[in-house]
Amino acid sequence: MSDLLLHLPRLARVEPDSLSACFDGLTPQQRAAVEHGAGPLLVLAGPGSGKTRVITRRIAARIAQGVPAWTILALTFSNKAAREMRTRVESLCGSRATGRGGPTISTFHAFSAQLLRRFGGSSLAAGLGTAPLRDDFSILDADDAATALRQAISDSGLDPKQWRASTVASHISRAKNQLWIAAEHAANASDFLERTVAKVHAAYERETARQNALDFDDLLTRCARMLRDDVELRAELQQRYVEVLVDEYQDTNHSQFVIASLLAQQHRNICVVGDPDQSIYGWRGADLSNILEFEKHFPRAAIVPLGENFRSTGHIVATAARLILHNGKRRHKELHTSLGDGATVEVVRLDNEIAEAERVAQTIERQHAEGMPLREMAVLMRMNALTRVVEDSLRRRNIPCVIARGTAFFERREVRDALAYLRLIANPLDEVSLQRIVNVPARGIGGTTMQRIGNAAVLRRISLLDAMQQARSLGITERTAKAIDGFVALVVRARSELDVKPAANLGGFVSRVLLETGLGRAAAASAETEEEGAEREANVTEVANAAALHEMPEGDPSAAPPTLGDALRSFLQSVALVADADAIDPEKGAVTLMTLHASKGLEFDSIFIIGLEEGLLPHARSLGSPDEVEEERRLLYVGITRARRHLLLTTCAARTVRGLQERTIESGFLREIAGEGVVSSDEADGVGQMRVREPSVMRRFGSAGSESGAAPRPALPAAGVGGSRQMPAGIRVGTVVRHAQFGVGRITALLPRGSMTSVEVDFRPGGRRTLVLEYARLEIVAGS
DNA sequence: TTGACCAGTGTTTTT
DNA sequence: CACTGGTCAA
Repeated sequence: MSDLLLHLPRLARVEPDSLSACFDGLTPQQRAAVEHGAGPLLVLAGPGSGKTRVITRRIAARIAQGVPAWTILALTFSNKAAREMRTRVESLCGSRATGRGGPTISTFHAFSAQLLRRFGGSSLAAGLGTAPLRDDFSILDADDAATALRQAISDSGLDPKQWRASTVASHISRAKNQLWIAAEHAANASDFLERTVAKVHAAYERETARQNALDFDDLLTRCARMLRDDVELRAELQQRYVEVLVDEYQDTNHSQFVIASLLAQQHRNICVVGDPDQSIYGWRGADLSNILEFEKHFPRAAIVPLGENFRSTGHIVATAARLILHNGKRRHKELHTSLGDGATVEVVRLDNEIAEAERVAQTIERQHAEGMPLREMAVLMRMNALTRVVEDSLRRRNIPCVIARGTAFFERREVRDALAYLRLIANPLDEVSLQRIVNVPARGIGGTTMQRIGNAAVLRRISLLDAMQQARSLGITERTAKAIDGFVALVVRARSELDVKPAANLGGFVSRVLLETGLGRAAAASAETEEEGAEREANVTEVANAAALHEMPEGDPSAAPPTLGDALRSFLQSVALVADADAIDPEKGAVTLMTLHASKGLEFDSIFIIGLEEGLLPHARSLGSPDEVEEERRLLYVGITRARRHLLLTTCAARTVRGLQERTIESGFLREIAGEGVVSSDEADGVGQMRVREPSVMRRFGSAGSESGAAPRPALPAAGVGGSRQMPAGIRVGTVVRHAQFGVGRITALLPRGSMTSVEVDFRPGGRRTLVLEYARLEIVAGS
């Protein structure tokens, strides 16, 4: 199944029942980790050091030592990682690891959702402190959550222009990660901004509670709170989980830390595996100190470093090591490999993204002709948006490629509409879904009507769907009322089947419901071309197919057989929790295109990383803070270490941004990796650069002068660093500047910082911030 | 109520 | 550029 399996032929020889087989072929360090008995264990696993192997062998070893399989809990981040781990444990342990008697191997989110469904109904702690959670809650994806949040913002009487949903969302997310509910958020808010956000948080909380819906953060936060506050339940689960293992521990956030550590508290057998240098989810709340301070959290923990890299050849390992040395927040590991130097790492500079894509495609073609399978090659990039050009180049050469975007299908409008119907049927309080599809396909129930019904619902304290049933008493025309009746009847009828039919009917049920909605035909009709229409219709059908194929997770053996409703909820949950990385299937004979984030945990013979430019990698959004730049560096580190034998990095002299070609500045990271085993070449000839726009004024601040246009290409050593630089005119203490994110503020200090300059700016509502002048894109509002 | 058109806007990464 | 939210006329 998995690509990793293909490269571990030794696994096949393992005797399922013998403990010693679990140690077969391990290095002494790996063996130490697998062998470790009771007590906390931290495995610091460098890239390619056999991390997955250690964790799966360890599970197998514990089972062989007599720990009952069902008392083992392994938590991962992606479904794919969970699936892979399960497969490997099963192949090691055979029947003892399968089915309901086997270990629990799940993602944090799915595990939390499971616990909340099972126990949230009887545990006050799972709710908001007043009412328990219902077990038929919906899971809001990021988009739905944003919709609900926008609603909450306007409900709070705030100007949606000034309070952007994305900004507010990240503040609320941070609060939830502290395990705060809105009331606690408000109690802990110390400034105007946070107090306002807390108000929105409260409105959002009310709104989602009314709709019986949880967002991604809620799943973790509520689960952590339930475990923290419900003493009885906690004791029961602590009793059950004798061994807790966490994969990719460097990416756990506070909620996840609380969940894992509370569950492991009684038996104290917690084994975490991770690499601080590969932490790339800080923006999502990942807390590096979880892994950096593991021994503080779990005194007397054993620590096993795995530094030997079995994946990549020498120059690749050395390049990665050189890069990561520039980070401050880390735990140093000596990386080494015994695979020999291998091929040199190539760095190529091209004119623009088209030349870049062509260069990559050409190299892929050549390597393929030399015998490398396409599935052994991957192109990595900072943003999904960069895939398009590469895709075009590959297509033109008839090189098949797959884009690792597992969520892409579920982002299609018609698919989301179909799922909204199903979610409404599963949870009639789900107004985000109701509003979404009440008039899709158009049936004459417009905004005014829904507004009126909404008001009535609030007034009469009933749900929107119930209010719709009373449409005639609201002075709604007969014609519209008929349409409403039809819609409500559809939902109610479908819903009546949920408790009476068995789970096995899911596929037929979904297909019938979707047919009845007329969604497929409507989606087809709204398309511009015939093909597009057919595709949309097929997508709707595909939802039914997916439902038919859905497998329920192993349930409690003592519980009643699952109903259609159980199956529907389970299906919707699995659909809500898919990830991009889940779509990666290396069995296909195709080149994989994906983001650097999605590449974590994978490996390929040949890796291409494109777009090594300032503003892209490191990404512009990270440049204000040194911590975030370190994370960008780790991101590149992750990318580099995916490669087994070949690595090509590309950078462009110009790149099209928002439809305009802009001059770029080579990524500073390229300078950091320069050294033995890295060969750079400049293949930019300047020809494709006719329409190049000079970098914008804001970006030009501080970078070595290219204003004159005299130097159409910056010298190869990265610009933006080194060279003489003057302060942009007018920047001094007292200058009033505007920042895209923080607004208007006054400069309070200028500090030299290495080759750059830090400015301290006092933003009135946002407080005081230190920004890197060269990167902050400050706009001068007024002099001192 | 609908659909068409416009203007503005924002741009990372994802469970 | 691509997308969304909003506005306006039929």
